[in-house]
Amino acid sequence: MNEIKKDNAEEKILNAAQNVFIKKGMDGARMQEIADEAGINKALLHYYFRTKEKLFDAIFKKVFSKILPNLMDMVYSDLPIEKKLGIFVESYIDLLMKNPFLPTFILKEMNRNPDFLAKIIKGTGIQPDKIFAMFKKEMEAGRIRKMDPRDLLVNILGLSIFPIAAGPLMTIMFFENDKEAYKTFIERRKKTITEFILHSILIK
Amino acid sequence: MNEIKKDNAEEKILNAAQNVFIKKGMDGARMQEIADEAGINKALLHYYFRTKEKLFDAIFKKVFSKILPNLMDMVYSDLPIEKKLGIFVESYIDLLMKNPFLPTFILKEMNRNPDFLAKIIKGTGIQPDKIFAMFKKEMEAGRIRKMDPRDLLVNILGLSIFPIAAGPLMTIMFFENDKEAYKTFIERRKKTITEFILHSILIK
DNA sequence: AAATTGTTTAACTACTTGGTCAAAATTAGA
DNA sequence: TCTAATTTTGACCAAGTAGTTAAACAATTT
Repeated sequence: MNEIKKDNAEEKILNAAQNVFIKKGMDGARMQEIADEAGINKALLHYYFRTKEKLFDAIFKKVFSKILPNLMDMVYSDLPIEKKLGIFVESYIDLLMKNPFLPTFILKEMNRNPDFLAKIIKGTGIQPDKIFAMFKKEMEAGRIRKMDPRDLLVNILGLSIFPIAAGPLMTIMFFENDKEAYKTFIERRKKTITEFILHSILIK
Repeated sequence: MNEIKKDNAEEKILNAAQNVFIKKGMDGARMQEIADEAGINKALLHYYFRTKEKLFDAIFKKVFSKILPNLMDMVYSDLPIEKKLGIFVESYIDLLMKNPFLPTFILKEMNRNPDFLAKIIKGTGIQPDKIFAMFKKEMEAGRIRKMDPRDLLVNILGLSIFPIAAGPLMTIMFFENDKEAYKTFIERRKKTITEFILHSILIK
């Protein structure tokens, strides 16, 4: 069962590396910690992924593909804009709440190495133009207010991502360190973000 | 001139440390690099700030106080909400564009050490309650739509901060790596963010 | 001007870290 | 079963790291 065992080891490494890297970042992560979390020897890490950088790149690529995902679903669906937006925001917040360190990880590491980011973006199937085109269509049909579609996209992402990236700050400042209260707040935001955006852009 | 020289050295260290820490974070920063950038010996760092952690804490405190600043100005001014918001967003984006690594730095490090963050927040003069009270007053006066004031505050911050934290991503995805085009876009956002929010909350 | 105090440095240390290597253990193929 | 390839490991290494120390230098005090 060479095949299965190999996959197991490699998968264990990838899982462990993802956990550690996302939490501590490239600089804060330790190969020993990743090995420990994977339950293997440190030398085995270097057997599968020759260097820390190569392992990190693999993780970043994998993780980055997660964070700009169902955006494209909005393009290829026939639902009205209100529904599209609602579905996207809801599923996106769900994803982020399951991986609360993910936004900070991506933001930090994309600043550390923008060139690598560029490579990856080419690789993902993200076509901002198609999203913009979809927005423009809504504007020309008079359903939403005319504006730079890039602004609209960034606003949607910022409203969704920021409150999770700034989780610790909000938990302390708004909820006296009550983490459950914070979670409830974010849960409610699935609806309020959409409302906030729609109030701003919908033409009644 | 003991006084002046001491101040100079300490100030040079603080400046250098701020530059390096903001760019590389606690884990990525090197004491040697800070010493080099300050133009002094590494041992002198430890003479003024005994450990890396103490130096980092001093920087984080200093820098964090910058990032939640003129928020309170909104509370103590008599301008109409439209003006308050416009002035805040404009000056805030100015601040962030002058220090584009600042948002990511704060976000990353607040996740690394939330306890220390809590201590600092007590120290700053930020009174979220007063901001919320100001929002509520506008709501009760029927000038803006009723909503959770925490949502409103987070939305303002998210719309302002996120596009700068995600600068590299946007520069690549929206502007084919044209950094000037990105800057122009952000410059324009000073206005469009305010418009976007006001369209959402103002009752006409 | 001598002594005391505060500042700065070069050299050093103890330890951590990513990475290597040769040998052991496991698996696959004949 | 015997052999060859693959996978896993413990021990090791060189480079880099935060932090120390003792001595040189500068400033202040007496």
